Amino acid sequence: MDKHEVARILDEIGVLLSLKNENPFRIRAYHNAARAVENLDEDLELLVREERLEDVPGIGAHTAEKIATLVATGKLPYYEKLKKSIPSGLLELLKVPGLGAKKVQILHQKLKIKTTQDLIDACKKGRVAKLAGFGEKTQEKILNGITQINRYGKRVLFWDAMQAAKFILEGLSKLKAVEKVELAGSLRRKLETIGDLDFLVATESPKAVIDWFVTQHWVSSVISKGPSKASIRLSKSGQQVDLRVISEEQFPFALMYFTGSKEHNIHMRQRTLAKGFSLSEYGFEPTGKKTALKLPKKLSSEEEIFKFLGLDYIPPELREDMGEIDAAEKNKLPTLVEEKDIRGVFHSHTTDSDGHNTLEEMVRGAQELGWEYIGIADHSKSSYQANGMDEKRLLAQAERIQKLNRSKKFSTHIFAGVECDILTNGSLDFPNSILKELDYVIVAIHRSFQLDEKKMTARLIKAIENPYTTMVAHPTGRLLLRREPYTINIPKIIDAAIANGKIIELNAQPMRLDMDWRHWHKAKEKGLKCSINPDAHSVHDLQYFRAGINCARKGWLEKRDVINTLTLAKMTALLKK
DNA sequence: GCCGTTTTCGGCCCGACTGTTTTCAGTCG
Repeated sequence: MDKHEVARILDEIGVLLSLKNENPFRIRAYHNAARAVENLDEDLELLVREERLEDVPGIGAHTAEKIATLVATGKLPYYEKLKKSIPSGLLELLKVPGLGAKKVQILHQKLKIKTTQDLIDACKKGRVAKLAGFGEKTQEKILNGITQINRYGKRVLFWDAMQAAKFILEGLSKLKAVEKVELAGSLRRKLETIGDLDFLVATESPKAVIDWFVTQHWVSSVISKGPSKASIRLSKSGQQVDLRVISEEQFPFALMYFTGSKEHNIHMRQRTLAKGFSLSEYGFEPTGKKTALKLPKKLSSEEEIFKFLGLDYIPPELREDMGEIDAAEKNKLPTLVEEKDIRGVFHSHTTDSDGHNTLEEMVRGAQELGWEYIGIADHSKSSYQANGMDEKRLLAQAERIQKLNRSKKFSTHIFAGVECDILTNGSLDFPNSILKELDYVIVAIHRSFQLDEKKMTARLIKAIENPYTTMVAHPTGRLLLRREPYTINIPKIIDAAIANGKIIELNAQPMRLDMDWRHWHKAKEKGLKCSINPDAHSVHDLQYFRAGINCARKGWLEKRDVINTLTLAKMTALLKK
């Protein structure tokens, strides 16, 4: 059983316990443990075998034992028993907006409701409104909520969310009453997918700003509206947008709070309590306990808030409670890679396979971005669905590239490469006699996704071990919100890449962003190098490198970890090696 | 259930908004 499944079960245990009115902290412990497992960057089986699970923060003796049982046997009697004691439909009911554990329990106990259909029927008969603690409005909200579950609550790609966000941001900044406005939440943290859009405004006239916000033409419904915050739904996408308004003085505290992540905030607040203060979106409050710290009159930026707590400034991308607070205390935060550090990219397609622009158009696009080089990598012959090239076409393209380089028509140098299919048995689509003619080779899996983890891992490792392989493309093949990653042991792939001196790409296509940022921190510490590749199928797609930078930053990557920050001369030397 | 430069027991982040109440519980982030 892989870690994702283990994490899912731990989470479900937490939810099931909440339906049994369990101690909320015990429930949280299960969710925390689930998160700890999900974020492991070591092999779960290895941790179990070496009995090191309890070393992981958030996993204690009890949970460690349960995880070990799950990994060893694929089953957990405690979980099975718990599951049997609660009708499965109740878990579905929790997804209805406005329904939490308490209300679901009441519905189950008083009205014997077990399924969503039961609930719809009860609402229509007016039985829900008559329950203590419920009412007409709640009943109506539930009915509406059920019909909207499928439409709402869906995440969207960061890249797409940003389009809507820019529009709203622009509107807010134009308001007279608005002194400051910032993106917050997962948008500011640059998470690869976004649930709600969050905005924070500093103003002395909160009412004016909120009134404006809830009456715009792009608002389909107002979810809530109070003196300091409001939530609406966008008419086009059904996405939720939250706006929080605050005084300018409290702005940095609110920005910190509203940026999250939730886990990062909890950790920060615990840390603050240990120092004798409580922390909220409004500021610090002395708890009355003994403290060595003296609160300054004014803290006017996030930097100063971190500093007061003895921490270096933590960039929003890192605020995921994945070690950043400890690192900030020890002055060990990375200097994150930036867009301006990029000097070129690899993995770009042309009309020779499935790209929309010609070789020359792509090179011109790279030149306009100021890049010193671009690596072309069209598909290989087995990817016939993508018009993959055979040996003859590939070598002809490489020759055209060399000719173009010699002509000095462009200031951007072109590296000739290929996105070479990894066949089911792990061998490559071209013999080495062909591959050696190229500047670089990026190997990719495009078929036989259904192999089991062992076979898939061995397959990719075999490709990594080919002496002509330069880098690995999108190692899990995932398409965010559309296709699950194929099962593969990422820690083993990372070790194989390092052992063979190979690079793993961070595929910057907004739907891929693969290898996932959660693996990069540990991988770079082991010595793995990254290439941020746009997987561009048009000139426009070259822009995707920016999405790659976002995720590289979330993965703690610095300039030195990313090979395509190298100058042309250094890159040429690296590829020769 | 987890955890400890306060603690091995007794804490566990903090506040806004809604709908139901008539001071608050539940939900949400």
